[in-house]
Amino acid sequence: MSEAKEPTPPRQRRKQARPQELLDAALALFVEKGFAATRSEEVAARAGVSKGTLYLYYPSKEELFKAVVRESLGSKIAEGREELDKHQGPMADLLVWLMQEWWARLGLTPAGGIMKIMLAEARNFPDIATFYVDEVIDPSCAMLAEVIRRGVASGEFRPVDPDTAVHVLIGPILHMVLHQYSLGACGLDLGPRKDPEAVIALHMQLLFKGLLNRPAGAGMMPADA
Amino acid sequence: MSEAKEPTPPRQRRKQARPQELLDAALALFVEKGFAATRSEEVAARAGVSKGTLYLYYPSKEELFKAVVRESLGSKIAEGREELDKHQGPMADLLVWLMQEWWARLGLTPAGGIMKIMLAEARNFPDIATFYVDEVIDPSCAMLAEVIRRGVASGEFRPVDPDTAVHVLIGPILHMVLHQYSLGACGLDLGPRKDPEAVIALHMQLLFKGLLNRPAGAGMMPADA
Amino acid sequence: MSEAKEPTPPRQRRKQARPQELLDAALALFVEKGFAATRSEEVAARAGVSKGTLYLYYPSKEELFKAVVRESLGSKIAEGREELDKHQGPMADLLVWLMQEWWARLGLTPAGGIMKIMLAEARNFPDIATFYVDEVIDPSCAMLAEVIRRGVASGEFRPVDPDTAVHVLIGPILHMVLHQYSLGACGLDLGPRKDPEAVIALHMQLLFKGLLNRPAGAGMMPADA
Amino acid sequence: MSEAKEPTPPRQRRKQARPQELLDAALALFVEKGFAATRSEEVAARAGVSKGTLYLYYPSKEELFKAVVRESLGSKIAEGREELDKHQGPMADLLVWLMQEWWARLGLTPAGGIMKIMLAEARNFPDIATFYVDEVIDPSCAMLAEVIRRGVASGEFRPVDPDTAVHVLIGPILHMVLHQYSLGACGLDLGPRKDPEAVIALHMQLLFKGLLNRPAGAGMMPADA
DNA sequence: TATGAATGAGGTTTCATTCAT
DNA sequence: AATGAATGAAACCTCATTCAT
Repeated sequence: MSEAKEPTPPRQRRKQARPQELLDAALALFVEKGFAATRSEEVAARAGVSKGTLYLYYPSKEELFKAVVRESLGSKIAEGREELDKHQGPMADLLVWLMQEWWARLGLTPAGGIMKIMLAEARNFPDIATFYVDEVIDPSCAMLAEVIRRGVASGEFRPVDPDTAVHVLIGPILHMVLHQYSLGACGLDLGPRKDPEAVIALHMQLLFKGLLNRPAGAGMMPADA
Repeated sequence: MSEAKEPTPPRQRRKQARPQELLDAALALFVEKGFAATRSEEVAARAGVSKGTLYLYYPSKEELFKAVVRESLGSKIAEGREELDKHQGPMADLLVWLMQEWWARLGLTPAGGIMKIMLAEARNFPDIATFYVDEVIDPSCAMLAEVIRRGVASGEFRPVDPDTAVHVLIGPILHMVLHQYSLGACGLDLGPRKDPEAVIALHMQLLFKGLLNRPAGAGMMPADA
Repeated sequence: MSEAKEPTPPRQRRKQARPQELLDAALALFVEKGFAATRSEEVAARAGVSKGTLYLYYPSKEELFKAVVRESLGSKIAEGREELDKHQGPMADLLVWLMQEWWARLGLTPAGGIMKIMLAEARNFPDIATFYVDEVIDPSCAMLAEVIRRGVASGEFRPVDPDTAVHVLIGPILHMVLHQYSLGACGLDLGPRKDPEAVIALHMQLLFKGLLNRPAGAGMMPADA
Repeated sequence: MSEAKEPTPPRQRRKQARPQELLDAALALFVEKGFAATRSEEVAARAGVSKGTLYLYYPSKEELFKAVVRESLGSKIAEGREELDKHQGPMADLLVWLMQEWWARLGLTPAGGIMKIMLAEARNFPDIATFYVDEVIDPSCAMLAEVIRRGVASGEFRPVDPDTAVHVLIGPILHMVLHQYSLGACGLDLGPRKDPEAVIALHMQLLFKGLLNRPAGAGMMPADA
């Protein structure tokens, strides 16, 4: 235990790093080209190993895909939860922070590509889809719903159904993230106003203040369910 | 014998119906499995013809895909535009109508599945992506932006940037549509509150009235652009 | 019998002309692209009929090919034979006339393309090859051999084996003809001196006068078989 | 155990031999059946490998064909050139040697079959045709023309145009070679006198001595260019 | 453990041929 | 007799996977 000085020989280190290197390579390629269009040899090459080596670590392309998704989704949820628990002050502030944080994590890192893959491949990999819903979507939604629930309880928010509101909340974020990894990657932008962060900021603004000039402009509302 | 007026022999009638039958089959399969995972023979079989017949009408799988996209999305935009031009009354009403209409057209018909495919395949088919942006996304966004612009001009809406607001508007709709054709198709719902129409209704409600109980809320808003 | 005035209705005339039109179209295409690369639909189109009609006249592409070859080779030989029988004067004059005549018939009309097809496809159609040898090559060679035999008999020519000499005679002609329909058709010429008729003229000249300045320059000859 | 020096493991040795084995198999089949009628799987089978392995070495059937042409003909030209440069004595001797050598190389080895293929496929593969003209035909003709030019310059030969004479020279050789791989391969001979070498010998004899008994023959020659 | 040569099932596409009209 | 829509066998080529080294 006190042998902390032996820096593990490079060969050993490579061997231990292999799975991660392969997963990184696979993630990048799956995000870029999709599952079917990614050739396993390409993944191996990008990870700096040969085709055969890939199969020493993952028994098939399908298993590799599952491993990529599982590995990329692990436990990024907990932090938000902690933030929620220790948060003081208006829930609105927390929501703004969460949205910005999500964009930073999903829109600006390859991890967001996972979401695109999931949507594209869910029907071909139902068990992965279930895993994704259980591990990512449900916890995320639950946390956001909790934020809203507290806001409603404290009177900060109007009385809305938290589970429904969650989807209004995340819609624009997902829109930005998914665009980022599909059309956006083709050099196609979202029109004149292409800054996702501005969209998110406006999303928050509208969410809280509403779009109407006269907030009490009722009557024209859709069924006030 | 006196039926000499029989207008089109059945063979002829099939020939005219074939393209649509093939497009329908292709749309269903592309949406279900994605572009690459759909075999052309499968499309033909689903349309009730043989492999060769498919190639009589579309010279390649890729061209078939393009035709599906054009057929499914090419014309649906102009109608919304007309609605905008003839609309009288608050823009808010028009927005509500448009959102509900979109959901009915994209969420409840296979055409919406195109969006999922585009998401997955855009990078592999840049020319289709461009077509999609030019024919679908840009006109849609332009129309919504116009609605908002008019609302702002008339004083109905607060002064927001229309092009940015558009993405806030469509985010939740896209979220619902994409979910519908990916995770939703695996039997996975959106959590306790699974009715997309409720989400859209709430989206409208929040958009207009805001989430906060006191509309003139605090100064904690993000950059008040 | 005295109805010679009825000019056969056009429909009827077309029907009778069909086989020949199809053979002409097929000949042109087989010469241009070879047997395998010629599609039967193309032949039909070039003949101005539909694919199905082709099969009313020829039961398969292979039979069409055979018919083309048979039809193109028929009896072009007899004339030379007549010329031989009525010829007076030196055989050398007759040889020159024959060579020029062959070039005119094979090098300047599509019929020469047959030769290219035969060489290319002989091994895939052995029975056609036999037919070709029997109907074309053997009679042609026999006629030329007879010319030489008479020249030798009369003392005009040196005592050579006529059957062997024939191949020396026709070699350059075939070379020109085949080139015409293969490399020549790609725009590739035979080098600086591209006039086939000049080659044939020189061939005759060398044949009669020899290349050496001193005709008796013996000693260096190959085995004087 | 002491055999640690084994230089190349069998797997490695195969890998190095593969390209040649595949080229040999391809050459044989292309010559026998032509380009289009040869299936790539057949080539692989003849080389003792599977379909996929063929594509490991050559990316397409067309590239395989090109490689066969290059391999079979690409290098054989330079040698003749050397022979020309070091040759002493009459050019006639050199011509005889060259003709015999060509027959030995083209008529008695499968390489000659390439000419038949080129004949058949030149128009379908213009780039190969160009390659063939540049690498094979032009150098060969240039070399022969040089032989004749020197013979003319030294007074050994009569004053003929070298570039034209070349085609007279090679005509009979090509005739023999092409026959060998087409009609000849069907068991059809060239008539009573079937020995190609005799034809070539006579070709040389006639070329030098002429066919006429009196070399200073009549004035019936074609244009005495 | 790592390699990369080899495999062969499976995909897209072509085209000779058939047959209902 | 003529058409041309439809067929499906077969060709080319790819690529996930295996395995001898």
